[in-house]
Amino acid sequence: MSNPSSTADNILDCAQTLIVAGGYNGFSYADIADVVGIRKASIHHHFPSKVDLVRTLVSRYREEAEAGIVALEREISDPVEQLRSYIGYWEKCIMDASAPFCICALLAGELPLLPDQVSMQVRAHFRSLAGWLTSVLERGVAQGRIHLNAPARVEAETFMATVHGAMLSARAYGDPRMFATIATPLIERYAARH
Amino acid sequence: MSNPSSTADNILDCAQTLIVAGGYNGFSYADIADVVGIRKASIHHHFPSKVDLVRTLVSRYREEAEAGIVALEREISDPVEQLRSYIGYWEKCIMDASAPFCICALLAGELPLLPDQVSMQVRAHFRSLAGWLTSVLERGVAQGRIHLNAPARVEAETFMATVHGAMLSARAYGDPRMFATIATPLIERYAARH
DNA sequence: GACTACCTACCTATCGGTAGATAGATAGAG
DNA sequence: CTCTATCTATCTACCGATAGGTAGGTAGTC
Repeated sequence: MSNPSSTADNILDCAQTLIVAGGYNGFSYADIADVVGIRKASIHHHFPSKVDLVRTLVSRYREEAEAGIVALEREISDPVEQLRSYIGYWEKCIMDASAPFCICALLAGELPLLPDQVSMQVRAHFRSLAGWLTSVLERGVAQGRIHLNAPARVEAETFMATVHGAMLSARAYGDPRMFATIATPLIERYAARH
Repeated sequence: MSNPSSTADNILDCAQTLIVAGGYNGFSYADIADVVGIRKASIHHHFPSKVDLVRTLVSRYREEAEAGIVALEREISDPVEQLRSYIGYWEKCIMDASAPFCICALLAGELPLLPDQVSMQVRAHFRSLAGWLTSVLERGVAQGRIHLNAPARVEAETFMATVHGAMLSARAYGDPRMFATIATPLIERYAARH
């Protein structure tokens, strides 16, 4: 009764875990084969090359992220609460170590070495995430719930950069709580009157 | 008349450039040999193993960073100007592409895969940088030049995380100006009255 | 003569990837 | 219903290239 395409999904899931741990050059087909329980050659049947695998992986990741944002927009209307929910999502992922890093943020570090097909997806993720954050901040300003000191686009880029840096610090310190320590006050700042 | 130890330095310089481009697993002894113009085996004469090489590299990097901060403390007394100088340093490095990423920030992404000797140095860099930033902010507060909304330590960690995230964004967008766009307003925020 | 810095030549392990076989499911054609 | 052809997913066995690393030699220098 297992899903006929579950092996491909298992491979992607495994590759994602491995990539979160150490980036594009930090894992091999052999690593995946060991975890999934099939032979190296069988992975090539599902994903002819490593580029195919990672491109598919990042593409799936982006689709899930977009879907997550759509759901968040549907369920929460207040812009400040949307940001809180976004931060809360990552806080949970990092605290339970289920996905303690955004793969696009991690891959961005290796960008000069990435295959074009992958780097394009990484750039696209940055653009779309920054775009969404900008729209949330603009809506918050329009509703009088958010007060900014810089253009919404700049504030959005700063917000995103700080979130990515917070992931880095949580990892560097070996302390998952560091993420929330940095990220949570970010939102309160927008609520403060100036 | 060349410095007898210049080859070792050349190797370190080259390795640093390569590591900035793609992290620990993104370069090889063969890459260094090609650039420096010696054979692979000769690198092993100076640095017996890759771990030795990168440990030495990060150690040198940290010493230079500490020395830079000492010089900065000596030349500039105003805390706000110290932060401006720190950001300005990185802005220059990123704009002229001479060193467009902090190697410790980059290595932090791969931390779970790094040899212990390297990961310890990376952690130490994060601690000492955050420590210095905390002291700058505290001094600024004591002098009435800086106003904070959170404890100095938290503000310092946020500052550092945002700077690292700004490096990531500049790389992801392929636009070195993105660094200053994000990092420069950071300092102005401390000057704002609340 | 010891030491330093480099070399050639080589090692084993692993990398991403390929070739060809096999077993099982499926689907038409008679 | 059965025979045959095809497809899918996996396997074993292998490829050339490259990884980090070693052994042993050589030319120059203190």
